[in-house]
Amino acid sequence: MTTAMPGPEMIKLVARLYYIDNLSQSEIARMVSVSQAKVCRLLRLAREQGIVQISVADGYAAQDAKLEEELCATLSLRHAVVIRNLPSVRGEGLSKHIGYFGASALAKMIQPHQVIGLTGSRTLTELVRHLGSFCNPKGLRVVQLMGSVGANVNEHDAIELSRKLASTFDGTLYSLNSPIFVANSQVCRDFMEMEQMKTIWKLYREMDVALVGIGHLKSSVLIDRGVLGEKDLARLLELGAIGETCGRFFDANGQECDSDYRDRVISIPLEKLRRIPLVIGATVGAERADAVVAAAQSGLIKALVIDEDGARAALAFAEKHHSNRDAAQGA
Amino acid sequence: MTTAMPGPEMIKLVARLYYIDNLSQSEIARMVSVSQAKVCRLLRLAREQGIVQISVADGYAAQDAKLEEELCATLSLRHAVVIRNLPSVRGEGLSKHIGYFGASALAKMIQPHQVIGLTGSRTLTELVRHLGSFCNPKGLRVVQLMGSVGANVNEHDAIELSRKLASTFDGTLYSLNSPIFVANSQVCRDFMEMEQMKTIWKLYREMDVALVGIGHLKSSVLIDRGVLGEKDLARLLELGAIGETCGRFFDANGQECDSDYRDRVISIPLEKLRRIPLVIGATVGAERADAVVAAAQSGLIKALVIDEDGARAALAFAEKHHSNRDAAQGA
DNA sequence: CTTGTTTGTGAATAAATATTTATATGGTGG
DNA sequence: CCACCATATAAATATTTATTCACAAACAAG
Repeated sequence: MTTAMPGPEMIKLVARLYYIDNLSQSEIARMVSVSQAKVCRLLRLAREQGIVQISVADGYAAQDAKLEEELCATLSLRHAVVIRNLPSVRGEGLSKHIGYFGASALAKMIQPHQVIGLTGSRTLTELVRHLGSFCNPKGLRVVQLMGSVGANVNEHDAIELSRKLASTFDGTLYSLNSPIFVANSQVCRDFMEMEQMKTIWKLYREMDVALVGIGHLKSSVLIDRGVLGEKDLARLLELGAIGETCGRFFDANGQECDSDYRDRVISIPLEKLRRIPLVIGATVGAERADAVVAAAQSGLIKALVIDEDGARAALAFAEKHHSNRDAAQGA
Repeated sequence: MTTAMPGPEMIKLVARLYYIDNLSQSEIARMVSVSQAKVCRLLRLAREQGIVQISVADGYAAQDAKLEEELCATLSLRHAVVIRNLPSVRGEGLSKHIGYFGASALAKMIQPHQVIGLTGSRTLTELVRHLGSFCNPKGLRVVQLMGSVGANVNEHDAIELSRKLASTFDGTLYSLNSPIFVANSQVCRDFMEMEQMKTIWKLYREMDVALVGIGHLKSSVLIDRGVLGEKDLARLLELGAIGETCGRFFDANGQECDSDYRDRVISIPLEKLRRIPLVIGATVGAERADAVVAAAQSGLIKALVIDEDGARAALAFAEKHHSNRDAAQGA
C-alpha cells in the first residue's frame, strides 16, 4: 500500500482546493493520489483543527431578550424564553424552531439527579429532541404527568416523550400505564389508589421540574383526537374554560373547570402542579395568549418557552386584561 | 403558494444552522418551511454575500520560489515555475498538480493576439485544461507543432491540445493534419513544401510562445506507443540522445541526433524552435533531469514548468555536469 | 381582459459527500 | 516468528447537496 501520512501541508492543500478553488472531492482525490473518502476526512480534520474557519456574520439572534424581560415582569415568571419568528415560518416549522432554539435555554434549567415530569405536546417533543445537544444530566428520573390520549400512541404523547427524555440521558422512566380517561370517577379513584401509583405520587411530591404543554380549548389535541365528548365540552365552555394542561381545563383565573370529565382524567392534579418548584410551560402561537396568561398569572407555570408572536399576543392580552380590571376597579 | 421573501435574517438563520450547528439542508428546510432546494440557494447567497466567510489558514504555498530562482540562475532561464511536491503524490496526480498550479503562472506569459504553438504532453494537457481559470486572451492563434503520434488520437496529442486551447479562448486553430511520421524523407520533404504548409511555416516564424513537453529517451510516448523502431532507437542511443521535444531527440548538448527517423518526422525543426521568443518547457519527474538541463542550457527552452523533485534533480545534475566540466578543464 | 415575460418555487433527479465495511499495514508482546 | 491489536485505507454504499425542470404567480404591454 502507498502510505501517505497526512501532514499539515496536505491538509492545507486539500482545504484550499476545496474551500477556495471549489474543486470537488473527487478531483482533489485524483490530484493528491488518495481516495475521495480520505479527502473527506482530511477536510473534517481541517475544520476541526481550525485550519479552515467558517464564520457566520454576527450570528443569528434566536431569542428576543426584550420580550423575555417584559414577559417575566408582566406575567410574574421566573424565566421566559422567547424564540424569534421569521414571517415565513409556520406550521410544523414553528415547533421545530422553538424546540431547536429553546432547548439550549431549557438545558440550563435541568440539573443532574432531578425528578422531572412531562406531559405530551408537539413543542415539547422538539424541545426534548434537541436537549441532548446542550446538556447531559446524570441520574435523571422522568415521570409521566398524564395518561395517553388515544389507543394509537404517537410520539407526542407524554409516555413517548418521557421515554425519550429518559433514554437520552440514561435516566429512569416512571410511567402511568394508563389512558388519559377512564370510564368513570370510581375507576379513576381506584386507579389513583393502586399500589403502583404510590411511587408516582411520591415522585409528584419530589418533582423538581415539570415540563408542560399549554393547550387551548379551541385547539386542543383532546378535541382533535375526539376523546372529549360534546357534553363535557359544552359544560367547559359554559364555565369559561380557555386553556388546558396535563389534560385538565382551566378558566381565565387558572381554576380547573368542573365537569364529569374532570373526575375521569388520569394526570397530576393542578394543585400538585402548583407546588412544584419549577413548572415550565411550552407553547406556540398567538391564539393561545389568554390561556398562557391565565396559566402564568395563576401560578400554574413559573417559566415559559414560547414563540415571538405568542409572546407579543400574551403581552397584549395581559395589558388589555389589566386595563379592564383597572377600569372595573375604577367604576 | 406561500411566498416567503428571503430577508437577510433568514439567510443568517439558515447559514447558522448549516455552518455552525451542522444541520442538514433537509432539516433546516423543515424548520423554516421551505424546500431543501431553497435552503441550498440561500446558502449560496450567504456565501456570495459574505454573510458566511470561509478562510483557509495562511493558504498553501504551491510554488517554491527559492528553487525557481536557483533554476533560473543555473539553467539561464527567463522563467521557472516549480510546483511543490507532496511526498504522497505520484503518477497521474503529479501532472494534475502541476497543471493546476502551473496554469496560473503560465497565464501571465500569454497575451492576447499572440501566436502560440503546442506539442502533445500529459502535463501540458493539465496546464491547458486549467488555463481558462486564470486568463482569457482574445484573438489567440494556436498552431500545432508536431503531428499525431498514433492513428488513435488521444487527448494528449498536440492536435487535441491545440484544439482545446483554441476553443477555450475562442481563438483560431492551425493544424498540421499529419501523423508524426511519414514513410520516408522524400514524402517528408513533399509534405513540408505543400501549399497549405505555407501558412504553418509563416506562423512558426511569427510565433510568440511555444509550449512544449520535454520527454526522455528512456520514457518517451514515442517509444511507449511503439512508433519508434528498434533500429532508430539503437542509433539514437549510440549518438547519445537523452531528451525529446516536438518528436525530435537531442543529446546532452541539445543537438538533434541524426537517424533515418529524423528525416521522416513532421514537426517544427529545433533550430526554428530556438528562434521563438518564448519557449516554455513543461515536464514532470526527477528522471528527466538530464534532458531538462540539456534543453535549457542549449537554449531550446527559455522557461520551465516543473515539479519540485524534477527541479531538485535538474539542479543536482547541472551541478555535477558543471563540476565534471571544470575537472576536465582543470586537467 | 388577454398574452407574453420574468421571477421564484418545489419535485424530481443528478451529482457530490459522508459513512460503513472489508482489507491491509505496522507495531507489540508472546 | 507469529498472533494480536490498533490504525489507516479505499471500495461500496448511504446520505446529502446541487441542478434541472415544469409550473405558478406577479407584472407589463398590447
